[in-house]
Amino acid sequence: MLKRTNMCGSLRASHVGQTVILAGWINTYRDQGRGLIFTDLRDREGLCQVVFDLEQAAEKMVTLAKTLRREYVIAVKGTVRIRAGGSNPKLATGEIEIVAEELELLNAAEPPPILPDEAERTNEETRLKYRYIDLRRPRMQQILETRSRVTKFARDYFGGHKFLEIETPLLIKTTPEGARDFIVPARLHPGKWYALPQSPQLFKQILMVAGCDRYLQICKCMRDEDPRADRQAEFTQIDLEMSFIEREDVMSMMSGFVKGLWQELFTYDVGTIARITYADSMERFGIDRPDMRYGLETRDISAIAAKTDFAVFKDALALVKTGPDGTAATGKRGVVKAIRVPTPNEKITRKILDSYSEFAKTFKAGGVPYTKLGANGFETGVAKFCEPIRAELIAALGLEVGDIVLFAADHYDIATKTLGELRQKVARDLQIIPEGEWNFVWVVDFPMFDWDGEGKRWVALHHPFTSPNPDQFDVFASDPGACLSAGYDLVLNGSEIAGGSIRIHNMNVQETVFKLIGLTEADAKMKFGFLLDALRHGAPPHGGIAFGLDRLVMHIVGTDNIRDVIAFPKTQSGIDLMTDAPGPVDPEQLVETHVRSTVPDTATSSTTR
RNA sequence: GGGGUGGUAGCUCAAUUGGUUAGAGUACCGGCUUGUCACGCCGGUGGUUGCGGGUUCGAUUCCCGUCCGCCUCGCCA
Repeated sequence: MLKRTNMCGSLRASHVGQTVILAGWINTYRDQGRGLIFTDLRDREGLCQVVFDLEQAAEKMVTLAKTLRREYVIAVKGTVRIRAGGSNPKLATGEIEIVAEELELLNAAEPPPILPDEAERTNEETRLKYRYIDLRRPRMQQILETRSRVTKFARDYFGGHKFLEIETPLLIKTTPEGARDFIVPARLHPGKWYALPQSPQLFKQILMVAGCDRYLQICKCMRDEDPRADRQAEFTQIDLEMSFIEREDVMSMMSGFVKGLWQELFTYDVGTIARITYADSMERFGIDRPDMRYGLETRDISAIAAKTDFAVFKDALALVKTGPDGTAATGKRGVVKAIRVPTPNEKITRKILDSYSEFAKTFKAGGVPYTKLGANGFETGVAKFCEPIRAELIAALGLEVGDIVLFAADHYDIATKTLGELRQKVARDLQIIPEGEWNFVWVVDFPMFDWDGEGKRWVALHHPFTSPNPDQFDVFASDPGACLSAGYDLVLNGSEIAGGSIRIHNMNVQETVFKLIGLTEADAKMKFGFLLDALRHGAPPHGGIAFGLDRLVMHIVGTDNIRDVIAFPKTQSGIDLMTDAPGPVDPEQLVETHVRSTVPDTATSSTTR
């Protein structure tokens, strides 16, 4: 076999005169007639034109070259020379070509169902089925390489800060709370089950108790929940934990990582990463992962709205979600919130404004009343209700003539979320989201708990191992709803790329949290006994964070599709179209693992796909 | 579990109100072509219109069911 000496994409004019051996796939094939054939040979690093010329080479080779087709795998020996027919500026190697002297057909290929050239506009279903061809595309190769550079940088950076890479088990005990677990039957223990980890959370905490001091793992996490464009049941985290630290220590270590990574990949200075409290973020952006690249902030105008006769406002303000003592006093009242939309351009048409109500309904809101401020007062939509509070609205929202005001009036949660989502939609419609800007922000001071009115219990906002902030220990048991946690999220352009917290290292505090979220002492002992035991045996103060690697890479390579950054992703229904997993198992495997399906035999149904 | 949207040649798409033999580009096959680079020119093969049922003289088109892709709500501590 001809042994490769160079990569296709690496050849330049400086190589002219050298005899090289290339190996790769036939990207394109241009037969100019008897004795002159061009092919573009492709490997991981790019394309290189190879010319078979009867005047320069044996007829036998040119005859073989005539049989070449797209995606055939060949090795070719030849001399690098400046292109006789002029250079091709579209190719990095466009100045040169290889004159073939020896050709070896390593493998023929069937006509490919998709061509790497055209995969960009090919149905994703087909791309996923023939993933090995899809991955041959330069774009996909570039993404895989970038992903590799990110994980290498993480290992270098954290390794340099004395983090140890330690593996944790994949077959673990099921955890209550949180996402739905994937479960695995335990053959040696009839009727018992392992769960696949949603994250190594408890193990990394135990590693801190074990004195490992600083932990790093780039690990798969599995959550059996419905996927989204930026979410997959099986995903990867850069998982980290540190001992003898406070919130500031973790945040500065992680800021350093992000700064270094952006320096490495983009030669870009991230600068000082801003901070915002959860409360501010919800108030101003209606979401806990604010995109601060543009304005359109939301304002609570409940006090002003109360002065109108508008039934939608009045009804919303009368809504009450009762609190833990069953009264309105501790609960959340309905609100009226508004966004000022300046319209320097005419992107927001009447039709679009009306579509916002439909959009709002997906978040269970009634609709989106709106009005426009004209030279002589409010003009359209709910203008007549807004007129009496004109001066106050103008002052509260900083309105100018020509502005549109969008309202959401509902339960606090619904109104806030609706306007938070609407804000992002409006920004897209107005096309005011700046391209190429990296807006990092730390979100801090999350509430410890949220009151679940239906379950009549407190729910941990982050997870139940998150510590209250140091100044919150006296309020946390007496007034859980007011307690702020030592959690922190890192947000990039409105997307959460990392989340973590200082953990509870005191057994009593941990037991209190379990009690608050409705775990009985017996339950806590059965489900988290090992953690409570560990906390009893000398747990250092510790905390950590986990970066969502997939999402991080999505931002870096500029895609909004998580499947683009995963070599072998699954579809929205959790199917791997290449391997056709999940699939049936041999009945014997079920017997061995003591499992019997409750699904009726569906062999008769037509399930061709 | 809910909502939206899509499925026609290997691939990307078209097909009028339900009407004759379901078309085009590309890929593929054959021929021609000595400087192309999305090479070009000529010819050709290629279809269970996702699957199943129904309405109809007649269904890619209308109806019902179902499978699959994508987006999304719920969910994702």
